[in-house]
Amino acid sequence: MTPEELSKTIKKSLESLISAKKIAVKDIPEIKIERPKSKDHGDYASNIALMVAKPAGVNPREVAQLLVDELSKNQAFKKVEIAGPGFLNFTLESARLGEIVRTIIKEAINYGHTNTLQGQNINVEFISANPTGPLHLGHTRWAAVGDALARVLVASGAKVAREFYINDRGTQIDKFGISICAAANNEAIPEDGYHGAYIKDLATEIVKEKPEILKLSKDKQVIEFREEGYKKQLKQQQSVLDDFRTHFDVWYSERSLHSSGAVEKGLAVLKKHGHVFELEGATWLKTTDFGDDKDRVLIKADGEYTYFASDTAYYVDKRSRGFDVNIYLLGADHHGYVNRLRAVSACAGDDPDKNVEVLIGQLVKMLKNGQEVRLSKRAGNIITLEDLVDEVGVDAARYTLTRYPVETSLTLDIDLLTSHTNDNPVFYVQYAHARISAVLRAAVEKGIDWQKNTFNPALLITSQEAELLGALSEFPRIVAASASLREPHRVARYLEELATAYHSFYSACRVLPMDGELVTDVTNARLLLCAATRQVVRNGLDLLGVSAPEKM
RNA sequence: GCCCCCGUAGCUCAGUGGAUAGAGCGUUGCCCUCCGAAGGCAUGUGCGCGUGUUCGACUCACGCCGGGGGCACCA
Repeated sequence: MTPEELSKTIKKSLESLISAKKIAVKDIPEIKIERPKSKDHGDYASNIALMVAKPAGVNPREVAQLLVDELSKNQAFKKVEIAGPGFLNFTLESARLGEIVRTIIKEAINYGHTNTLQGQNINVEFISANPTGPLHLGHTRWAAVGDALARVLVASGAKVAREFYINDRGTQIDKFGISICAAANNEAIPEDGYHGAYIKDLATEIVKEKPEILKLSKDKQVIEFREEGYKKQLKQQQSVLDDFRTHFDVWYSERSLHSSGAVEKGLAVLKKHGHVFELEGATWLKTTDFGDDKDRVLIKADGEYTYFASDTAYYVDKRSRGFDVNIYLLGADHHGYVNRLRAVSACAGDDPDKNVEVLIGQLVKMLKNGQEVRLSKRAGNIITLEDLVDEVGVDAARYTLTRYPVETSLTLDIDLLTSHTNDNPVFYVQYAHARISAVLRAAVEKGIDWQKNTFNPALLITSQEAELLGALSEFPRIVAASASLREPHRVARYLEELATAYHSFYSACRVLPMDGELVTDVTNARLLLCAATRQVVRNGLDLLGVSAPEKM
C-alpha cells in the first residue's frame, strides 16, 4: 500500500462515516500522509482527525476513534493506533509495505513520475547571460537548478520549454566590441570595458582568422570585432553548457525580437490595454498601476528602445507561444525586476499571480584560500563554470549547486571542495548506486535469477528493511512537491535519506548467501529490494542531471 | 530612506502548522579471516529577541536586533 492508496482509503472511511451520520463534515480536506520520525509511530501517520475535528465540533480523539473502528476492518493494516492529540498511526502488514518493490520494478524509469501538473505549459527561462564573456559561478547555479527544475516539472506531467534569452543588443555588447578592438590594436581597454584575459584571446583569434579586419576604419572594426566576438562567445557558452548537460530548447536572441517586429507587436498589446503614455519625448509604461515603484521607459527620448522594451516584448511573445506559466530564474541583483515583470504581465492584460513566477536566487559566494573571491565579469577576476567543473567535476558541481534552496546564499569553499571531494554528498549517493550494482553483479555471477524467482514481500521484516521500503514509497511525492513548489533541492535531500536507509540496511542485512549457504526466498526478496532501490536512486539522480555510476 | 533574502549544533546547511528539531564535516570510541569501510553503529550542544494567530509555531503575522544584496531614459 502506497501513501496515495492509504490516503484514498482514509478518505473512503471518512465518507462512509459521514453518510452514516456519525460525523458531520462538509468538505474533506486533503488527507496528508507523512512518515513519522519515530519508528514507534508506525509506518505512516495522518493528522486528519485533528483537521476535521474543529469543523465537525467534536473532540479530535473521538474522530480518530471512529476512523480507527472503520479502518481496522482493512486487512492491510497490522495496527491502527491513536496517539497524542489525535494522530493516526498506521503499521502495515509487512507484505503490504513490501509491495512497493514490485511497483518500482514494474514502473522502472517512470517510477516517480506523476500527472500532478498535467495540462500545464511552462516556460522556464534561466541563465540568460550577455554573450560578452564566459559563464560565471552564478550562471552555473542557474544552469544546474534551472535544468533540474525543468526535469521535475516534466516528471510531474507538465509541458516544459527551457529557454535562454541572449542579451545581444545594447551597450554591453557594444562595450564588448570596443574592448576586443582595443585589445587587437594593442590599445588600452576603456575602464568601463571588459578586462578579462579572454578578451585578448578573442582578439588574437579573430585577427588570425580575419587579418583584413585591422585594415578597416575604427568604427567598422568595432562592429566586426563585436560580431565575430559575439559568435565565438555564444558558441563557447553553448558548448560549456552542453558539457554541463544543460540543454536548452530555445535560444532566444534579443535582436530577433527587434528584427521580427515582436517589439512593435508587444508595444501594441500594451497600448491596447491602455497603459502606455508619452512624457518629455519618451514613451513610458505605467507600471505603477500594478505595484511597481516607478514607471518605466520603453522608448527613450532619442528614439532608442530600452532593454525594458525588449523584456515586455519577450513576455508578450512567450504568452503568444502558449505558455501559461512563465518562470524566471533571476539573481538577487535583479530582484528589482520582479515588480516590473509582474507589472508587465498585468499591463498586457494577464494575471501576474498566475502567469509570472520569479525565483530569486541569492548569489553564490566563493572562498579561496580563506578569502572571498569577487565575481565580476567586468573586472575579469571571475570563477567560471569551467573552473568549477575542472575542480570538482560535472556531477559534484551540479549536485552541490542543486542541493540548497535557491533563496539561501551559498558559500562554496573551493579548498574544501577540492581537498575533500570524498566528503561531498554526491559521492555518498552515487556510492549507494555503485554498491547496489556490485551486489546485483555478484548475484548474477552466482547464477541467481532474482528477476524470475518468486518475490515474497512478507519476508522483509527487519526495521532496516521497513525503513528502506518507507523511503522508497516517498519518492513520487517528493518529486511532485519539488515540482509544485519549484524546489528541486528536495530531490537531492531525499536521495541522501534514501542512501542512508540503504547503507543501514546493507550493514544490517546480508543479501547474498554466504559460502555454503543456499539461495532462499529471503535472498530473493532482498535482491529485489536492492534492485528497486537502485532504480529509485537512478531516477532521482537523473532528475538532477547527475550520473549514476555502476562502478566508482 | 525604501525593497528583497538570510539568522537553526563549533562549521556548512536541511526542516510544504504537528509528536522527542535533523544531516554532513569536526571531536571521541567501536565494527571488515565473506555481498564495495567512499560504509555502519555509538557520542554532547541549538531554533537571534519580543508580542500575536492556533488545540499545536523553527514554520504564519507584526515589531525589534544582526548579516548579505538591490534601488538608473544601464544592461
